[in-house]
Amino acid sequence: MTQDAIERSTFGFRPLYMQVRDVMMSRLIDGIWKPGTIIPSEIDLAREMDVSQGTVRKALDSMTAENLLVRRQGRGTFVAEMEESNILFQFFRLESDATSGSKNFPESQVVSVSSRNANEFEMSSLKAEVGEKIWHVERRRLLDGQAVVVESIFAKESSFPALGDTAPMPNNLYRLYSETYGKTIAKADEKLKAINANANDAKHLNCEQGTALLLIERIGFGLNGEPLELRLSRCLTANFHYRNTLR
Amino acid sequence: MTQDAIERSTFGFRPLYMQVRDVMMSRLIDGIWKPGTIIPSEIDLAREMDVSQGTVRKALDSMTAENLLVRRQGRGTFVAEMEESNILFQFFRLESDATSGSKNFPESQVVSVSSRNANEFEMSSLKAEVGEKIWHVERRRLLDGQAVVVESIFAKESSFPALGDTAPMPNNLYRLYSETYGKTIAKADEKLKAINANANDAKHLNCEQGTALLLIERIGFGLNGEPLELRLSRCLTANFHYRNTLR
DNA sequence: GAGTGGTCTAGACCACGGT
DNA sequence: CCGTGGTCTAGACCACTCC
Repeated sequence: MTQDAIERSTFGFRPLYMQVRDVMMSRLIDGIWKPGTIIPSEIDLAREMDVSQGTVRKALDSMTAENLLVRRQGRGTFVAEMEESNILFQFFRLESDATSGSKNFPESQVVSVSSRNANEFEMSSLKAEVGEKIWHVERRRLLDGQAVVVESIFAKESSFPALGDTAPMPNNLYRLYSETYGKTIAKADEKLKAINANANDAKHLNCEQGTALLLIERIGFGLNGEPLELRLSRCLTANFHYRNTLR
Repeated sequence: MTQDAIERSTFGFRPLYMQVRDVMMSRLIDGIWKPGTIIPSEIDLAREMDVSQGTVRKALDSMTAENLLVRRQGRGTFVAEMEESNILFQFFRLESDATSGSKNFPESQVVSVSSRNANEFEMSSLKAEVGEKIWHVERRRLLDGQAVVVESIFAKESSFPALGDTAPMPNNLYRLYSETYGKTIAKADEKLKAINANANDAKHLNCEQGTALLLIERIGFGLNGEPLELRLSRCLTANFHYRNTLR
């Protein structure tokens, strides 16, 4: 970044470290810095952008706080990966009621993969156009060997071409999005409700119709804020719960 | 803080800004700095503790990130309060499905207040001794005029003496804990499940028995990490949902 | 204008991981 | 030993609020 590129008018004031952050964000979005790889050291970045090391540090810290980067003292700064171990605490919040239960990544069984025109709800959730094609993946997820979740996943074909041809469909879809399509889920908004199991739920989860289920409606957003995936998870919480921490 | 008070051995190394933070945390815990009041400026704190302003700033920033302090440019740094407007985004996550619905603080109707010996679950949740007396408050909460939540609240008498004599029982209990007892809820862990409504739920929530409800089991912790309150909320989510954001 | 928090810099030294 | 991120300092200037 040259001095000329730095805007400093009171009118559209944006702190220097935010401008540095913007540059680094665009490198993530454009795939110049790929998940799992190391990025240049603070000193190199400071030299390159003609800014002090402390300013680069502040930008790096803000991105680390959002789990976009991982810093390791003595080694360097790395782009965060969609690893099971990371994702387990970040995006997968179901865990066993048993205190002894170590957290495992859920096994997935794909029920169906199809494509059709977006309906109203999908259009508004994914910012899709009228008549736009949408992938629909249905799957069942098992935890500790028990069928626990029935899941419907929706994503635009334009975002993930040929997604439906992926075989086998991997367990960890977020990693597929990131590694194959260069689209990283950076944030997700969820709405939780309690619902009564229907016939399909009862069949897949091996429970009675009417059993209370936890419905999680999640929209996953990319690094640039674009909605990428809509996911409706129907969870049997007899032996499991959704954990959350409030501060 | 004098130079002598600073421990710097490699063995039990603790960064200076964390030591500064510890001092400031103890002032919150001891009630020397009360919610809503202003605390000394960065410069004054730095002088008093004999460290640089930047070190104080780092300690203040970490506490601001945890919603313990609020910083206002040009005015000063304040101790966070348990205000409705704050608490709505921090600790109350139920909101109307209607997009137009502005968020309101729920109205509460107390059903009963009693005291009895702690059972196993309450003992482990609240770190209570065998036979220790526990307050039990039952209440119903209304949102937009609809009965939405049936709530059981448990807290140790030793933590909140004469809590049961409070009349009227206020709508915002966390503020009562903070203002009357000097015990601020700084963090809460939640476990969410879906359950089927029982006869009591059906009566209070005006729904059928068996209707799916969202059960929220929350433990609220004080500034020093001590568990202060156990709360079991049974929520009718036909027209409402629990919102969450994952990063 | 005085005082607060917010940004930015330059430089020093420490802790950690690998060579 | 070197290079990395982590801590700490001192000082400058900017943006905001209130008097």
